[in-house]
Amino acid sequence: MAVTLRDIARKAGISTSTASRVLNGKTEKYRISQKTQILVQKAAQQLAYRPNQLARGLRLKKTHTIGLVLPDISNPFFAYVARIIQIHAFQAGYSLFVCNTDENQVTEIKQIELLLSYKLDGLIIMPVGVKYEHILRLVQEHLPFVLIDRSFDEIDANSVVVDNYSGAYKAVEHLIENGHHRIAIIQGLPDTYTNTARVKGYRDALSHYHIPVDPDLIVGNDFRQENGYIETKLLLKLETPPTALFTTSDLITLGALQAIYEEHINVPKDISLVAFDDVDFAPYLLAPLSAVQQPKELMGEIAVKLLINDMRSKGKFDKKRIVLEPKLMIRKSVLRVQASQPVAALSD
Amino acid sequence: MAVTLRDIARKAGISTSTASRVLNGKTEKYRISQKTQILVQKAAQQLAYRPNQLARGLRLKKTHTIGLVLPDISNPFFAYVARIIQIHAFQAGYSLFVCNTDENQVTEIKQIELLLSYKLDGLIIMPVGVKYEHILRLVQEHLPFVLIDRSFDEIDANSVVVDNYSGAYKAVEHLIENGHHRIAIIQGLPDTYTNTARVKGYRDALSHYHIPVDPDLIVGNDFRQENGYIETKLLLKLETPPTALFTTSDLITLGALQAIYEEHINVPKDISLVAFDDVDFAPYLLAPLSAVQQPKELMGEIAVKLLINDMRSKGKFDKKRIVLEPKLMIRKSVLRVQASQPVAALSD
DNA sequence: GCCAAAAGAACAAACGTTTGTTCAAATTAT
DNA sequence: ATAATTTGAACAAACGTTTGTTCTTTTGGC
Repeated sequence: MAVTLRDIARKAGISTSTASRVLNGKTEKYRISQKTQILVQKAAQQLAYRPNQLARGLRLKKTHTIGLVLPDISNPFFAYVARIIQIHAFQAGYSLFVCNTDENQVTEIKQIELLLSYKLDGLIIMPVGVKYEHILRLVQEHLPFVLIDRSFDEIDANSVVVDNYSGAYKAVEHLIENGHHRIAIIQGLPDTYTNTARVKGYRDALSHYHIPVDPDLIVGNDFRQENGYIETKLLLKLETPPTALFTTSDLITLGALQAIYEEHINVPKDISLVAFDDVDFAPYLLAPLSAVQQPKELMGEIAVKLLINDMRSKGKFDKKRIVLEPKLMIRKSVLRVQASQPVAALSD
Repeated sequence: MAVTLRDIARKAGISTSTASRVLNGKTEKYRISQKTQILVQKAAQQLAYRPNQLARGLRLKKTHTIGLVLPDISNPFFAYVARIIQIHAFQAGYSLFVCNTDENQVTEIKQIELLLSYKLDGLIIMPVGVKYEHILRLVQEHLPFVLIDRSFDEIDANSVVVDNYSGAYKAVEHLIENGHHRIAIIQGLPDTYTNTARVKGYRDALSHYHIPVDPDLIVGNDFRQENGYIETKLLLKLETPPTALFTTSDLITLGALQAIYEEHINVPKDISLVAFDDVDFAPYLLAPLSAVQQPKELMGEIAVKLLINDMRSKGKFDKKRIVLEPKLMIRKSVLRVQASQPVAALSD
């Protein structure tokens, strides 16, 4: 059915090897005559030849394809990064295989397994959890890969992440500086790289300003919208509800907004809000949202660069761990509390 | 380097063919003894054997992989549909190859070409434009595919789309019923399936209520945020600006919001707004946004079902064209105009 | 104890490429 | 005119599977 090199060879009256060499620009090395060259080119064009990448990959052990493993493509943050990665990969001559893990460790392992069996040249991974045996396997197999958004301090791998600790710290500090003491955090999936650092940033900011950490105000268990919704509902029902809320992902923020909206609560009058992940629509919300902005473009671009370096150098380069600084965008979702003078930080 | 069937065969002391048959559950047909079976299984396990899908695909002419071609993965609408498709494809045992076309006809052709050379089993496509020769080629090559979100009336193919005409009509009618006459539309990429129908819905709604169509109020040229931003800026600068705005994509809406926000214009007091594509955050905007909601889950699910049917039946099934009805979500972004009684529709 | 039949596993070809090597023809040198 | 050299293209093997066919061994019947 499909047109093969054989068909071209037959049509041009030459052998498949010659056809292959012409089509791959190996004409000088193998001294192919002008005449044969145009003969082959014509035949290929007329038959609309399209090389079979399976056969090619099998023979060459190179597929010019990289895989992207991410937790949730419908999450705007991941989707955006995915697009950046796709663009840069494409520019570099690689196509991209995108896989969703649904924030599920088991699915992640399955998906990586799958990608491996397609013999991709490299992988960009946003790993789900706290386990990394399957990632270690990649190291053993010398498969180039880079971790993005989330990493593991324990393993020596290319990675590009944001300083989640610092971002969270800044966000909470901003709330404190505006006079807030009862600050709740809705965390994402516990034991993920990003979540751990964000929660730690939250705790440390409080501690630094000598505000006791109230365990009732640390809630939530995944990065999804439902989590934001439910936990906000519950927080608002507390006997003394928090005066400020720190949400740790864009979807959590969306869920929180939904709950706040339903309860007819006003931001920032009734509750102040700062989010991790600056979403496109943040400025246009009922209360334009103050948020920690991650350098998404940079992350994607660097990830591709690191991966390509790794693939080209066959692992000879040292692994690099890139940490990018997030930026707090201050808008109008934080109220300066009346008895305001900010709690002074004792000593430094 | 990688473990192959050969390695297993050697380790188990049998031939590769036998190993293959055991691993593929062909034991009864080829009468493999229990003893050999467990021998092979053990060897496979110990060596962490992972079949090479390239070789497999080459031999079997089946890759159990489908491709998704979409205009812009960072567009929330497409990203969401992509996720639904991924989930359903995965459930059905297919992995997914996602490609971005950047709303560019040439890139689209390239990407499809690429996917074809990887010998995928089927394709789900959101085509960019008005040309469809490259799609026709798929028909000729008997490659199962389904068009989603956008289709071509001229070709007989599986497709699942939304009734864009009706959605746009409803949206504009809603504005008219609230007393608006000067209604602007920011269109997407001209000559795309979706855009054409949406603009027609707009025009027909106006005509039906005997409101003249003002060409100055039909603006825009692609589905991106910048387009929404620029055109809104310009519309607001008109000597008599429109009292209402109909945006035809989620990103256009975002751009429009950005412009409106910058100009310190109030929605709906100064301008009413209705959008095509109901975004997650619509309810929580400064003015909770009235929007045309598309059944994204259904679209994705149906697309996968159609594709799987097509792949299973090898094109014996008739092609189906599924049209889904969108729903107008009415929130608070439309002002009832003071001298209000709605313009009556003459006759029916 | 011999032959036929059944059981179990190996052989070999094929999928579509690429590429080192060999082979034949044309060209040049002697 | 013959040998040496260059030019141009074909041959064949390999990548890792799957599968129809063949081959060997075991079993059972008489």
